[in-house]
Amino acid sequence: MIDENLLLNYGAKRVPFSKGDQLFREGESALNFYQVASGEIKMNNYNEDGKEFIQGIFSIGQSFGEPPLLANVKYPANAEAISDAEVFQLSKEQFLELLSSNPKVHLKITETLAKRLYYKAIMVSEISSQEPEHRILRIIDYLKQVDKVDGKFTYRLNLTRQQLADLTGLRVETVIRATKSLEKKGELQIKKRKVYR
Amino acid sequence: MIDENLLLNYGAKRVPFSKGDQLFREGESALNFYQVASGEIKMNNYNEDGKEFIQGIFSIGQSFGEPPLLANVKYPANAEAISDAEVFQLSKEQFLELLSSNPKVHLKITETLAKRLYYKAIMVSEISSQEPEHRILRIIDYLKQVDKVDGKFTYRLNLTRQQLADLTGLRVETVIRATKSLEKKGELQIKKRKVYR
DNA sequence: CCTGTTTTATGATCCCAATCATATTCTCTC
DNA sequence: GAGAGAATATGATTGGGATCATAAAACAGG
Repeated sequence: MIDENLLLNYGAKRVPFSKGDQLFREGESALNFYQVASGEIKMNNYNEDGKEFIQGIFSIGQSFGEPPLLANVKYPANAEAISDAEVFQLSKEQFLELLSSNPKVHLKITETLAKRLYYKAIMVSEISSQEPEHRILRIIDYLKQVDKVDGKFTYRLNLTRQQLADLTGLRVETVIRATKSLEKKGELQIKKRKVYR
Repeated sequence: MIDENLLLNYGAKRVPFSKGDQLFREGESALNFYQVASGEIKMNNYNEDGKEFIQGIFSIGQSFGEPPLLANVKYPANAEAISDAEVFQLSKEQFLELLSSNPKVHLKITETLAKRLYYKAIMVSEISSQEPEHRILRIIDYLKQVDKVDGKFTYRLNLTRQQLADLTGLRVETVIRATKSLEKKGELQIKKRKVYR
């Protein structure tokens, strides 16, 4: 998380989005740095037959979409507001200026990327070779970790089974049956409609 | 890729490993920065029933293992030499010193992480929701891209079907059948024993 | 409280990659 | 060029998640 005032000093704009709005689409050039000011943003892909895969869900204080900005490639996924939300938006030039003039911020960003890479590595191996129950527990761990902004939790982790399915690459029915089983074993707390832990 | 002499100036050691040697193991603390000087290193996981998953294969000029160093977490995977190899090894302190005193190098590292994150994102979505043939083609694309060091190819991409299986989370037999099919369709070149493209 | 929509639930069936078993081909070395 | 080990090949079977179909429960909001 980068300090709000610092962002504003470097020319950041605070941009509002309504639930369902798209911030950018897969394949577009990366033009901006984003950090969530309020609400929640998800990044996702759709494969050819329309099945969704959620790359991540970002809430207050979390930045997203930096990799393509820094790697000079197109966006690998879409970004969409899953609630009404506001984001700080910094142009690429402004962002690079911030990095070069503020080594501490640069290091923070590097650490953020490193952390995400760390969890993605775990996720890939889990998803590719584990059974549904493991995948679900891991994704939940992951979200708990990644939702930590500077050590403090910002999250709620109230996910629908559908979202859990889209995060793990499973099907809703499979997630429902797996979470049931996990709940029975006491390895997962569920609160009526949403998945906790 | 960081310039060899620069690394040496900051105290890097050139360390030799024999085929099969382990550089570090999953769960250990990250103490060093590594860049391949010669040969090839793989990073991998084993799940509970011994099935291997290869996170990546690194050859000359490529660095690996930085994320846990920067994120202050344990290694998420093992590193093992898959041929006789030499690596430049820099202690964490030396590495951080290099980053802080050399912004250009820092930016380069940030870009490298960003690029890897970009490809991991693609991989996760592919692996989680695509059929074997797609997964194989994508992994190959990925290796081709990631094997580029400063724009020029360093790679060979001669993978056994077993390695391809361990990279995609599939089984050897499945990879054999899928590559056969892809070769017939002309979407993949195979040269006797190894897989090209 | 009623109504419409979203989410959860559950049974039946299908399909394809995993698994098991075995054979063949390639490659390296002595 | 013979023998051993690795890698590729291929058929048969199985198993578990996907898919399909339908129902019930939870929630939102007038």
